[in-house]
Amino acid sequence: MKTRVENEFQSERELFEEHIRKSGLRRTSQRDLILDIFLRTEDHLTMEDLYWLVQKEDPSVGQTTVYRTLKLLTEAGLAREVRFGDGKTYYEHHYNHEHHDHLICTECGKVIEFFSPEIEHLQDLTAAEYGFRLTNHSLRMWGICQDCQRSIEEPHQTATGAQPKVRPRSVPGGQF
Amino acid sequence: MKTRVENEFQSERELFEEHIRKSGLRRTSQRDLILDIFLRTEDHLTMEDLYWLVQKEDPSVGQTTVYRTLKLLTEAGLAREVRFGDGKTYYEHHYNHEHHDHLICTECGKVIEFFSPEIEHLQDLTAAEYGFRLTNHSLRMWGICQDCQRSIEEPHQTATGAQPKVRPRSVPGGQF
DNA sequence: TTGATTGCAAAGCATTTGCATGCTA
DNA sequence: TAGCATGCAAATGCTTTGCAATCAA
Repeated sequence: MKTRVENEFQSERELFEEHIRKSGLRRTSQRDLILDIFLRTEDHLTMEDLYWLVQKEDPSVGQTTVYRTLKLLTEAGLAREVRFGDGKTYYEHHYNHEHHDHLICTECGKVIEFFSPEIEHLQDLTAAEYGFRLTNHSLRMWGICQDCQRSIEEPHQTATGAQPKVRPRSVPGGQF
Repeated sequence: MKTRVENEFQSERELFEEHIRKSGLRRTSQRDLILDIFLRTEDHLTMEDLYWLVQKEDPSVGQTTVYRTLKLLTEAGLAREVRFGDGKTYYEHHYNHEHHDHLICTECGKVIEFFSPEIEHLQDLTAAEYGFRLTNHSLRMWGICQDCQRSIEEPHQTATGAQPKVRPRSVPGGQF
């Protein structure tokens, strides 16, 4: 009998395999490893984040492969690209994760995911008004989170003292 | 008596001058020229677009100055940075232009500006829900415009046959 | 006169591409 | 075996920075 862990991301792996097969691509140990590490990391990851995690398990994997595999995961519908304004591309789980938008703290870099059916609905209405057939959309809101409002002099750090994922960067008028 | 054209962007110029003065900066002919050309171009401009327009009137101005001046205009509240997904930064008028969001056609690159008070309101509510003090936000929706839906085989070109400003680029999962 | 500004070239940074080698199907 | 995948290095594209010369206040 298979353990929980072995089964956990079975559907994702199958989806990936199917995408590989249908596109006439090849399954490789690097792709398997990168997918596995991506799946078990519930967070917003840059190529570099993922690269270092992969390095720990197989130092022979190159950055290019991580870049290319993240693109592949995106095409397969397993990952989604997001940008928070620090110039980097982040990837988040997409499969079986319902669509959501992001609130980004410009002080500590914290990212909150939220979902508003009302906003989604209004977006559809607006698109229809202009005759657009929507393929996707992105709503990001920047501001100062509750913790950082309390201590503006001393920006909020995570409980563990870990560095924030998204390095805040001054966002002048600000749209990144 | 001053002509219409001479007066048209007087408030913008004054705002710029005030920003320059308050920041201990200096007024230069390059900055004046770049501001003028920016103001009289009602469109989404990249640094390069603006650079070439400036070149026509003064070939001695360098790209770096255009970059730096666009940053300056943004800080002064005259310009706003936007990204539509083709990897470039666009600048649009900000002063006296009420906030709006963008609909981008991924076929022909057309950009439509829209404003939805209802969406804005819901954004504020959502931010409040998470205790965020919002500083800014960005909503972009990608899809296929009416014209391009009619002729998918032959993507819509502008009436003048001009190239679209935003060069469409495949947006896989797509968030740029 | 002083220090901000400019233009050039060089550097940065994230990402992509060319190519010889390696490996899946 | 064919041709996709990999890893390296080099190239790319946009943007920023260092610096000597120039110019506004």
